[in-house]
Amino acid sequence: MNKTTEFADIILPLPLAQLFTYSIPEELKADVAIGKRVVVPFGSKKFYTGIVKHIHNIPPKDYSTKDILTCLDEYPIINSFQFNFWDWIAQYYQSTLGDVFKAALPAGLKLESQTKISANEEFRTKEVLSKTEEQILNVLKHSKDVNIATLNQATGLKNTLPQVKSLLEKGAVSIEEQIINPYKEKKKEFVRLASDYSESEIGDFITSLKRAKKQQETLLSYLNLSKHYFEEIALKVSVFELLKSTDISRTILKSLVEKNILEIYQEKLDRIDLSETETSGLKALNEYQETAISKIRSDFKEKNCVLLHGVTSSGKTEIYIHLIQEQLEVGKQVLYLLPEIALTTQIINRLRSVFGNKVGVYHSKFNDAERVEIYNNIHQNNTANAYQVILGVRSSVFLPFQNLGLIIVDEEHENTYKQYDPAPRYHARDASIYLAHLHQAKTLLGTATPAIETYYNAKTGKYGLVELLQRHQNLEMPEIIIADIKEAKRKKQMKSMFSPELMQMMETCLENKEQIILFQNRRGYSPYLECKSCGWVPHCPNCAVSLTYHRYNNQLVCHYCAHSVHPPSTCEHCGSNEMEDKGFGTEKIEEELIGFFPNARIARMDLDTTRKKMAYEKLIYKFENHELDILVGTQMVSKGLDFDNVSLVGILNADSMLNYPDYRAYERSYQMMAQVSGRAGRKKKRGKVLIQTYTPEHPIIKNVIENDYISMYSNQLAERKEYIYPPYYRLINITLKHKNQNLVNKAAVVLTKSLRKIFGIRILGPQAPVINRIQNFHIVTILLKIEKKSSPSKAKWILNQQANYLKEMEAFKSIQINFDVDPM
DNA sequence: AGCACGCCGACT
DNA sequence: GTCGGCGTGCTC
Repeated sequence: MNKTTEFADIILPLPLAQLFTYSIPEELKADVAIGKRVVVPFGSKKFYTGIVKHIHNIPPKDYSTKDILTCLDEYPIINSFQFNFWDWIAQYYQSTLGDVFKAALPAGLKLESQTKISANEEFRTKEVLSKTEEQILNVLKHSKDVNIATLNQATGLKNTLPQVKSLLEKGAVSIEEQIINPYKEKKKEFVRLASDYSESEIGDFITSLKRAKKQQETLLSYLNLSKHYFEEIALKVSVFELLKSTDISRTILKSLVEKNILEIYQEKLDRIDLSETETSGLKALNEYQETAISKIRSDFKEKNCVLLHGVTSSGKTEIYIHLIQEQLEVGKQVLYLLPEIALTTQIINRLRSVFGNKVGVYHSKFNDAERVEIYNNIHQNNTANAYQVILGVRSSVFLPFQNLGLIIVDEEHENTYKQYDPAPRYHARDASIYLAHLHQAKTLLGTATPAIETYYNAKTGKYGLVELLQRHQNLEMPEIIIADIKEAKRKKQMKSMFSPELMQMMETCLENKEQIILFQNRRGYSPYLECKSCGWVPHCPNCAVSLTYHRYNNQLVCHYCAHSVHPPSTCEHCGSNEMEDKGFGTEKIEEELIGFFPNARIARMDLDTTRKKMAYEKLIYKFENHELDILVGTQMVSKGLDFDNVSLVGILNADSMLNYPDYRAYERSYQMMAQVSGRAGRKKKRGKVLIQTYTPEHPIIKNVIENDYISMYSNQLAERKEYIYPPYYRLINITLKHKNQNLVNKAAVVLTKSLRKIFGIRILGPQAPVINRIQNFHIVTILLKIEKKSSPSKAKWILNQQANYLKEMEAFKSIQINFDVDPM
């Protein structure tokens, strides 16, 4: 290997802006390469998995380098598209490469802190070991799952790393085994004939086995199970199935294998069994879909991104499928993005029915082993069973594509595409457009209710715009009815949170054996408890929010930090024992419904009832099969589900969405109501939507009734322009955090002042957000609004510079500052 | 991030 | 006199 390649710059999974330079030891020079994972020591007792970003021969001036310990990969697992994409994400969303690395790889491909060390059993002492080394080996031989910390404890030494390292060099221990193979592929064993025997040959085998009755029986049983004589291609027979059918032991099967009659082979087991699915080909498009698809094709000739604005049930999915097919024909990969909650078996099965095992699914409820499997599969790309179509959520933009032709972002308006909590705070839709650009691929955004920004981009010609406003099979849009709950309350007609109109309509539906969906954008039982006499409300001790009451486990829970306590029976403030629950969460609605309709089959769908892996699918399945009459849920119920028998959708409180203090509240309320309404009325008859509200005259409610996206859009656009918001301006939210409230406030004032000197009126704040304390950290925000046409990177550079100035001040150095670019 | 180092209060 | 609280600084 080249003598000059001595150093490697490594990305470590840390929120630090720089790369770390390590030296490449002689014996690893042939292995270490850009894009491979390596294990490096960091600090005095930690190991990290890092990614090699550069290799060079420039020795660092200010420090001496440590050696790379091992190289984990035979081939690079990060390709150059990904490196470019990572750089863009880190730059645009103001995060470190380490954070991007953490977000991009499934945990099974990373290794943090707790590196396991194990003794090599084959190791025989050739060299002299020091006393401590012997001691360490001894510990390792007698216990499992040992990491540096436990070693230190067991040996009583402060730091065993140098000894471990030297043992590693001598080959006495290994640390990489568990890293390379942290998971096992799910495999299943099958049996087949060892070669393509003719019928007479098989007959010979059977006669030759007449002294080995059990073996003969087994062979016959195999022929029977595989329908060898009846089917063109023998059916698959699993070892398990065969052994069970004859009640024989494995050894008998083994002797047949040894005689070269049968053989055992393994096949990777997919999460969803494909053996039964027959690929059914494409469905023909109707005339509207045809027009839309040819417009999409022609727009793609000039533009890299096209918005498909298609009303609910207009058959967007079929259009996607046709476009995917075209890409597969030219050998390109396709990424199909969906928001987390919309990724249902319905869609998966539809895609699988057309593209079979070319479809891979990437989802947060998959365990890590499954994610690693998918990652590796995409990575091998050209092999026969590599996925060509990936159906996935936000994080699938980080998969190792090398040949993307098209990215579809379905339900592009969904705010779950924006990552908030750990950095990088990226938006998968926007990132997709950049990713597509890297691959010289196209992006198709699809939705019934485009985000204002997206529609603006389409209207101004930045994106192509294709409208599909005809529901398929000429289904009618649902009839929307408003219930004025202010009026009903005044007249004392409300039954708990149900208006007389809603009650009456629900009764009719249940009589007609039709299904109902009720929507309430609030989980839990009731939003808060309140003391009847003094008005005291229990709050979270760590966050500035009231605690939500969950009845099923009788707990008060903080939805921000998950703090939970038993509800107090008496008021902590005045000692009164009358604590009253206020407001309605999905849980309480469910309970009250059971009271009103004891014969109806009712279920609830929210975060709490869908935590388990298949819980969501089970609920959907039950509802589809009409094992349920009423489904109560949060926004989960509005996502891309197609049910045939839903004749009524009830929105219990439209105002809670409308009154949310955010510039996007109206837009989001419209989207939510329009999407939920889209669930009503399928196939047979026109559905009904009932919206309960205190403000029936609200313009957004009017837009929803008239199904008038365009006027909602133009009203909102005018407001955005007037109040300086996207799409005319770009927003960057600056958050300051500290345990000391006084200190953050002061810091925010100082930072605001210095920023205002540069940006003038474009700086808003400082402002305490609605929830100004989370996990005992006080939070203050500053908002920067910059003109769309000005350079965002320059603004970001200034922000960084000013934030660093602030941190250089003695008093403020422990303030945490972070940026959220294009916040939601 | 996470870990060591270091400097102050309540305990044998 | 020490144990351990968290505030600060460094990691190639």
